[in-house]
Amino acid sequence: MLIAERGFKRTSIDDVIEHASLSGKSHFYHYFKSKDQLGLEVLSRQFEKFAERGLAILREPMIEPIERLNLFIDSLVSLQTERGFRIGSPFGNLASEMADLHEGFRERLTLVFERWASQIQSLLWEARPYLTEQADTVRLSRFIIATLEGALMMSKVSRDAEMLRGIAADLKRFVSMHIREGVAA
Amino acid sequence: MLIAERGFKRTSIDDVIEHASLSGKSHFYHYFKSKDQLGLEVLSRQFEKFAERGLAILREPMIEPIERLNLFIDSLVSLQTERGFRIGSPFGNLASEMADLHEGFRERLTLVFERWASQIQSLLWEARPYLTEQADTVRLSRFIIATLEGALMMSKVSRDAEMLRGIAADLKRFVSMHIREGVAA
DNA sequence: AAACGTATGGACCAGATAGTCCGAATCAGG
DNA sequence: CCTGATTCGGACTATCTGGTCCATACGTTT
Repeated sequence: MLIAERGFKRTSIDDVIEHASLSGKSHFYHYFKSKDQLGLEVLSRQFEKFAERGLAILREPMIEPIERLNLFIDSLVSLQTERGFRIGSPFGNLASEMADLHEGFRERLTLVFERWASQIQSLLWEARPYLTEQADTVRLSRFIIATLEGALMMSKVSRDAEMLRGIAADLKRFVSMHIREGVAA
Repeated sequence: MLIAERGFKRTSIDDVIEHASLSGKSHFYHYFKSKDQLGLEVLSRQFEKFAERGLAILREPMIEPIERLNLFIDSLVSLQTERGFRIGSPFGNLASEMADLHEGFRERLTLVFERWASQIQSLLWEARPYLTEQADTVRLSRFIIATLEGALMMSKVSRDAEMLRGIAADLKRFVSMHIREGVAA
């Protein structure tokens, strides 16, 4: 979507109308109550698309859970690399922009991150037999997301593929720190 | 500064004039060539302030380097907590907002992150005797910054102090992973 | 085919915003 | 006290924004 790339504020309703080949303002306001409503909708849409495609790999039943997590991290890295580092995270951009714009946005964003985290949590829960007892799935999932978000943001700024790959690799190492001795990843 | 809190786009020149008690538009345009120029200036100012106060602890000569790093992480956590999670990172907000607005902004932001990273690198370099051989100071410094940025962004969205503390604690654990056996942090 | 309700096009409005411009005030030196 | 230059104040312009409104096209039912 346009908004994901260019930001919410910087995308005018006229832009949206042109891009979506709507016939006019009233056509737009037929679908959306206001621009804010559009923002919420886009956010939800964005997450659903992400949950469908991006997060799908986390649920892949034929692959070992930890391996799945690594693949997921890799997939984010290659997505960002392919797209020339223009996107950052699907939500990170919108998050820092919209969070203080509107209480409703903030709540929705919280929800989005929570749902993402819970996907990782259930993966980690599944991987429990391989993990050490100290491993806290909730904390670990949040850590993973935060690092990924930060890495994507920074790679968007610096456009440095090496940096992104390095952080991703270190993140995997951090996760593997929680794997029991004698268990292959 | 105003812009750091409210964002660049959402702060009008009139806002700046009022807030800085300037006499009028021409007064503003006497100091700055354009609004973009102001943005660059603010960014530099912001980093200098951060380097002076926030990063100062990293250079504190009387404290063990790794201990300093932990204190620095703690200081970011408490700053964000004190301010009610409204700020996020000093740069993260501006970064994702301004990076694709203007090539000049992007370059300046890259510089800012690099300078921050190099401060952490020299700290890690100093701590070399305590670290394992595999520890790569450049990569580690980037990882630390990315995780902090992501954590600050997410805590700004969720306003969850617990989450921020958890990520910070895990980050310290990750750093301590690179400390040689038998060396107290 | 008439009548009616709904979708549509796009002109229009009010408010905001970056940036310009010119007249007035201030202050220097003679 | 006058003159000239520099700074200051804020009115003004052009443009863009989200949002409204109404007349018309269309389709459906009778």
